[in-house]
Amino acid sequence: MSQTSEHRKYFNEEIFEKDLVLDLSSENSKKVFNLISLELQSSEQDFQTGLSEGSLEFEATPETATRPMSVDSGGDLRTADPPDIKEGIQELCPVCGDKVSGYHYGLLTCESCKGFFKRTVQNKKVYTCVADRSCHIDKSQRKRCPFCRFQKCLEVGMKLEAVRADRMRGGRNKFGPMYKRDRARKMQIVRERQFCSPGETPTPPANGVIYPGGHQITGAEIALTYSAATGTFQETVKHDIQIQQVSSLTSSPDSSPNSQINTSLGFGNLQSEKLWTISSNGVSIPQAMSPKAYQFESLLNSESSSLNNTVSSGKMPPILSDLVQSLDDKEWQSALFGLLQNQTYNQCEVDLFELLCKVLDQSLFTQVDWARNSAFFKELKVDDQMKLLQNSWSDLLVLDHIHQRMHNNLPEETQLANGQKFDLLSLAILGSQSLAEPLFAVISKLNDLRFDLHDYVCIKFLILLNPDVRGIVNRRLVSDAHDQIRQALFDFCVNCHSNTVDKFSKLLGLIPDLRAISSRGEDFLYLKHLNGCAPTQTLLMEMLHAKRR
DNA sequence: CGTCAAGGCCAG
DNA sequence: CTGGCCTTGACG
Repeated sequence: MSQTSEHRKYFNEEIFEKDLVLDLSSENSKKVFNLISLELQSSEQDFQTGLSEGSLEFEATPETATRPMSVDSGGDLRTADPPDIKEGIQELCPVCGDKVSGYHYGLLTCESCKGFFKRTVQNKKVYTCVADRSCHIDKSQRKRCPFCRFQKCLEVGMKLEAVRADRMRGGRNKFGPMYKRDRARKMQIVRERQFCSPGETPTPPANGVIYPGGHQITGAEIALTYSAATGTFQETVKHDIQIQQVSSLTSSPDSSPNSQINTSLGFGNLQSEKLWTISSNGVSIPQAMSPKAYQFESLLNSESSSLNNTVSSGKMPPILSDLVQSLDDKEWQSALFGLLQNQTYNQCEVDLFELLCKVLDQSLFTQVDWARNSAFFKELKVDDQMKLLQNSWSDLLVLDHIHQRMHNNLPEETQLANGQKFDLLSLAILGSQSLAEPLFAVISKLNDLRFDLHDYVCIKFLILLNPDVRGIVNRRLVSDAHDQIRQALFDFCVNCHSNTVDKFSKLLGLIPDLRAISSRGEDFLYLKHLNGCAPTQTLLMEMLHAKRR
């Protein structure tokens, strides 16, 4: 049981404080807890370094802001084009912030990080970190901790497979076309920016406006993955396959089944499209700005927020307002767009399916976080909580998306920081395009039923607090809670939606439809996982496995 | 034939 | 070990 205490850190010490005496028996549970615990620790660090990086980089390099460096087709950086043309393309090395010297191993980096990455991979170097594997890497300190430097190289997307095993010199590799596209994209962004806002100067980010949601797993995810891999890294350098696995965590242009989720489904209303776009396009993100420091205008700041929508004045069951309180759509958005931004900043082309998995993974963390603070659920012991979440996570992910689409104008797609388009619908259908139609069918029915925020939160709790889940110890509590919410929803439907015929039973009748979608989505994800397309070591994969046991 | 990302070299 | 500069060679 000595393991147990450690594994339960997140749930017990930080979140599930009331359940300190409880035991975790299954290996699976331990893994989940372990993951969450690690993620949380790292995300805090990430958050802090993000803060300092953002301000430090921006202030420390004033000359680069006025005299940008060319990384474009000019080739020779020392004879850069006039600033007015290249403005906006100037970039800093995503690893250390030094001047970029060109594309190296997958992205724009400085000469020294290029050399460092090459030496590390070629010579199969294994480093150790004397601190806690979270050293800050910048130009002046990059030599201090090669472990963290290499970790950051992988984290930002440098590609192991671009280092040649045969050491052949010259020539071109498979990344050539990708570099070309990336350059074109950057030029396009610059052109659009100049066209849209001539003379407008980028405003530096307000310090500290980062991740209001808190749960960033970006750096942490890689750190976690990599640290999990470090034990085997000495092995990996002997086996190419394992190296590929490490690299696939960042992005691998070839293995990407982009077509699957890259379907463009057109635009929603133009204004919301604009608001939800997080690219530097038009909004202009300062070049020296950390990927972690950004702001986007949230629709929820406007009156269109579903939280501000009040339904007809009937007698509202008091429990409903409590449940609605537990929602935090702003955090949901912040986490989503923060991750999308951060995963594609300074990147060439990312694998959209991998990105999808990362977003889903993060959504799961947010979901756990929501659940552990919510009524009824928080009274349960850890084991029961886990069983409930393992049973309902995918239903909840799908439901949340439906809610965001219906009540918060979540658009069809969003432009990423690197210019790629990300299909937000793919999140709702867990990546499987074949589920789009059934999803729209459910949404259509919900529209007919005038599905509102209160219905949503009730359904959400009803799905989570499912008394039929096997192995629940405190079934009484779950069952009572379920009944209470069911009753509240019934009262609400009768009192506040009396003109929508039979709303209550029709709403409940849609839960199986939802289940069907999420279940097929899970199968799809599992299949992709078996094919090696999905990032490993994630809570998402852990959940997928949990159900199949 | 120029470009530019690979690998190589070597002073510090 | 680091990192600035050099050489190489497929590709357009």
